[in-house]
Amino acid sequence: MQSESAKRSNKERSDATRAALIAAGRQLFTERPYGEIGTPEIVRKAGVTRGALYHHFSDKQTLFAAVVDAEAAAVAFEIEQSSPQGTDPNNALLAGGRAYLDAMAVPGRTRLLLLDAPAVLGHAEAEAIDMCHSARTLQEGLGMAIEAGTMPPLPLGALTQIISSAFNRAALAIEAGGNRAEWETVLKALLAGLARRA
Amino acid sequence: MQSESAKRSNKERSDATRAALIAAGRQLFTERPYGEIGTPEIVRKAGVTRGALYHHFSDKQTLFAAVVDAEAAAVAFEIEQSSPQGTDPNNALLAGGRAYLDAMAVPGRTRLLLLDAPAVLGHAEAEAIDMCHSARTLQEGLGMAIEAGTMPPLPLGALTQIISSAFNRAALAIEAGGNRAEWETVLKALLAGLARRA
DNA sequence: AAAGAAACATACTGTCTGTATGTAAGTTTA
DNA sequence: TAAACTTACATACAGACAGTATGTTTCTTT
Repeated sequence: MQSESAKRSNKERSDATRAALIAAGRQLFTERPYGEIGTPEIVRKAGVTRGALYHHFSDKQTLFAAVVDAEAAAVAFEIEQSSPQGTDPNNALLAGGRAYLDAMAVPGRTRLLLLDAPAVLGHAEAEAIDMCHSARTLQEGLGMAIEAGTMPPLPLGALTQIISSAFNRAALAIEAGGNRAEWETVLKALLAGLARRA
Repeated sequence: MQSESAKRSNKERSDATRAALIAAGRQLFTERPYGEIGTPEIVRKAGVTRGALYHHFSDKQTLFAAVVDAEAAAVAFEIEQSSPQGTDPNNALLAGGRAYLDAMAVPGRTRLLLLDAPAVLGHAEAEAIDMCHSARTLQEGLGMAIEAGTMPPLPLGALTQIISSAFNRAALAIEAGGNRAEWETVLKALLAGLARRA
């Protein structure tokens, strides 16, 4: 029982400080944009020094990428939590979409995931991160809908991204004060229209 | 005939340096992301000093906003140039969409207009700039299609933004090496699906 | 022609990022 | 188990940048 904080293995130390840095980054980068958060503020909140940061991450961008990945994972987790099992593919898509809008209503998430991440990391990397989480779920759902015949056989990658971007725009607009019911109407029409025929 | 560079009125001087700064900014901000371009490099390319920049613009962001506005105007202009008159609303939308993808194929434009602008200026301001140019044209076209009955009466603002974001994503994907024909297939299906019924 | 204002140019300050170097704690090896 | 080694930090430093304050030149007004 050498617990407490007496003796920690290197792995324990590393994991703890990495986690502290990512947690601090998540807090700060959801509060204010990337350019307004300096590494001194991050390490202060994490309770470590800049030396620790640059030991674990090659630069500020790399820490930011880890933060984005963690936040995207949280969004995907929240969606899966509130996803009913065993409905037909089209209803599952709609339910997932609503859960996505709910998850993105957490303050600061839209800016972090939809504005800062693509700008700082580049479109390709931001999309890759997304495809490890919620976009992957969406693409699987669409693939199942195509297999089931309720959706015409369009190019899956492009289809996924277009629908994803529609929901992204909706999340941004709702955060900016837009009428969510109106947006859901248009999103529903979009999905219904795509489902009908190519 | 006091032309040349002998005597210039204040307005001429101001307009010239403003134009030089915006032109330099357009070049640089299409080459590299916002954070990698410093004001010293901008003024060097414009042939002025940092004093001139901060005399005409309150800060770097404000100059960037002017650059984004100019680039967005150029995109809208290129679309209008290649737009055939007097076709039916739905074909006009498709033609406009293709012209948009052509215009956005200019190197660096997608990053500047679709990644950096929303991140640096915020989603609201970036969208406002867009609505002064190509998005306005799109919204008018959609409005006409609704009036003509070839498009169901969905909320016009949300409909415009969703279609706009679909084309934006396509432009980003194509710049990243995506298959344009594939993307046009999906975009066509999206428009056709929306056109049918709500 | 004098007074004022506009359009710059120069100098300065505070802050940030990334790196280089120093130190303490843990791990391996003889 | 003690020395050699590596990992995980902490501190100090260098270059660059954004924004501001102040000085100077060029036009404009009176």
